[in-house]
Amino acid sequence: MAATLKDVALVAGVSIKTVSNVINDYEHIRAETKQRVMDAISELGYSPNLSARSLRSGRTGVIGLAVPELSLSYFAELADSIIKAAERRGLKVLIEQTGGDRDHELEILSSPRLQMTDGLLFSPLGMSNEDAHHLRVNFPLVLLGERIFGGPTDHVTMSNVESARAATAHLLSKGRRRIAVVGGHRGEVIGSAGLRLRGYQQALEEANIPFDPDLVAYTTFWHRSNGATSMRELLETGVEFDAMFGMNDTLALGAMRVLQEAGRRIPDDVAVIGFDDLDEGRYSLPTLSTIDPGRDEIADTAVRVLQERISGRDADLPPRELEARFEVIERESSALPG
Amino acid sequence: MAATLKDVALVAGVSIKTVSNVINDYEHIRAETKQRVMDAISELGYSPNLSARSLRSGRTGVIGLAVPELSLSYFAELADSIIKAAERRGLKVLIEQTGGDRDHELEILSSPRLQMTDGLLFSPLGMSNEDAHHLRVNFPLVLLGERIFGGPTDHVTMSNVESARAATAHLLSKGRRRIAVVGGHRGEVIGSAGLRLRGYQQALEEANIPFDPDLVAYTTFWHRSNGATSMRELLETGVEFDAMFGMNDTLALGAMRVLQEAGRRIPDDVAVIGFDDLDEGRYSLPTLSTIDPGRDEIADTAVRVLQERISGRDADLPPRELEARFEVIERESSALPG
DNA sequence: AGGTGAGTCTACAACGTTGTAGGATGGGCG
DNA sequence: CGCCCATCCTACAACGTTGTAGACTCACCT
Repeated sequence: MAATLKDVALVAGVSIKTVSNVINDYEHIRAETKQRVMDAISELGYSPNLSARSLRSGRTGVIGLAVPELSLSYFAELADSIIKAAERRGLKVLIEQTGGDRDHELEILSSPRLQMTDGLLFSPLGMSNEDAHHLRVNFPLVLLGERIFGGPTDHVTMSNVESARAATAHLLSKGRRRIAVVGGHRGEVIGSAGLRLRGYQQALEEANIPFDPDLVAYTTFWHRSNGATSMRELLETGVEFDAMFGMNDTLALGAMRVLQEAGRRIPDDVAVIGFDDLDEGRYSLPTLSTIDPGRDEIADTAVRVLQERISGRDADLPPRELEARFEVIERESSALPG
Repeated sequence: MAATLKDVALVAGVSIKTVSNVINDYEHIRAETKQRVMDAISELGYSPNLSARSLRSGRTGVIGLAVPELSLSYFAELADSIIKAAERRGLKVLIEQTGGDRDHELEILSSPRLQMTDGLLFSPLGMSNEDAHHLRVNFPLVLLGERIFGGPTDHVTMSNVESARAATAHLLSKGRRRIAVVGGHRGEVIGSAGLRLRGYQQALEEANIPFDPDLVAYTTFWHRSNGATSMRELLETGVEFDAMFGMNDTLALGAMRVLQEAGRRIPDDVAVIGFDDLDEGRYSLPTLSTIDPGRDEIADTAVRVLQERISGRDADLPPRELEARFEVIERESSALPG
């Protein structure tokens, strides 16, 4: 069916290897020969068989990306950024969804399913720090997210503690003192929830405000519905608060909706800030203040680091922890005279 | 590095081909031999080299999915559904982003970049019906979306006209008579915008209400910001309306936000319905009525049809047009006494 | 004149797999 | 008893590519 090197060689009247050399920009080829080969290539519409090439070279030019679910906006936007970053480096991306399920995540690490890829960008959700040893695999792996620290691989992450502290400080700077938090995970220390809670506490400490556990709402997931439910529960307890920190934008949006139903004005009665800088927060009512966690930088760094590991040039480098720069973005939900 | 058939054969004391036969469930193998081979496989942690296999077989087990952008929620959720559908059929998905750009779309069809895939699910945005001939390619291709009809390939789509008619009829059933539309594309006949506008007009006709061109707001894209801008323009013209049909949920949400800023109550002053059934509309304020376009069904059908074409069994079947079932979902934004 | 080296090209093997053809064994049947 | 066929296994070639080694030419230097 499709033309091969052999066909091109026949048409151009040269050896197979010469055609291969032309394709791979080998230096020492006469201009005339090169031209003949090029003509034959376009005449036959030849294009290299990537399976054969990757069998020979051991490289596929494809990287895997394992995320919980694309229907979670954060991961959709992350995947978007990563695909673009990969494209800039000549790589394709094969996406795998784990559903945030630990077993599914472990399976992806152990099983040979994700062959056809040169390496993996892995964003676990179900795994915890005790599973770190499972990351010791025999293929290039770059870890994303906040579930595991100090693992055996490169890790690209956001500054969770610092940025959560900045988010909280932002609310404090607006004169708020009773700041509710939505999205905690009970008993979690490491993980986005644990780290962001720590940042929240640090900010309170710096402002000499005692930490009130009643202000923390716990959820299992970080969907919109969890934000809504948590806020409903929080309101039922009758605890007072004049601000809210949503551990991600989706939670914040869900919670904001319930607050408004309950008649609280935002930001007047309750100032709100989220985390992630989703596009959605730009058009919510009110628009949502948030933390821009540096998604493009994360994507770009992750792909670059993975490609370096794939190339094998830095095989002996120890695992690196890389943090992206963040930024506080003030929008209507916290726009108050400072 | 990794174990090969040869290594396994050596350990098991059989020929390479016998190992291959075991792996491929060939019938005539003695139970004892089979066991020995299996033992050797797990001892060595052997797993087949997919590049070699696909070089031999011509199949990769990977399908391509080309969409405009994953940061558009609709496509993120579509990709989610498609990856799940593909997984059920033992296929992996490689995602390519076109940015909705016609040139980029044509490039994907013509260039050999997306080798390593057995076929392509293609959701164009920049191409139009005149580009249909570009779809005549020499690899299995299934078309998604509403940009091109009657092309040379299988096409899985939603019932745009019927469901837009149903959405409009829903607003009419609530007693509304002046229904604004947000998201029109000037001069478009085919394409989501054109088709949905036609459905809107059909519903009006059935209700004997004259079509008022002033009620149609045109946009170039279907982002949140376009919905917001369109609604702002609409309000400036001073045209009166008591309902709004957003051609997709994102537009509707953007527009809803502007309506509320302008002091219009939803649904009291303006009843709103969108299109797509994004998760987001479940937690907006108010929750957004919408059309569920049957995304899972679309994904499942598309993957199934593509796989059939890949298998080659139905090579001589003419191109099929397949439409998913839709459903009107009433939420708060249009909840009125019927 | 002979040797050296750069430039240009080719033959061959190898990557790991599976299809094809066929060899060896043993049971059933005429 | 000899033949045939099913069962079980193997050797070999092929998929399309690239690395290795080397052949050949020609200019240049000693």
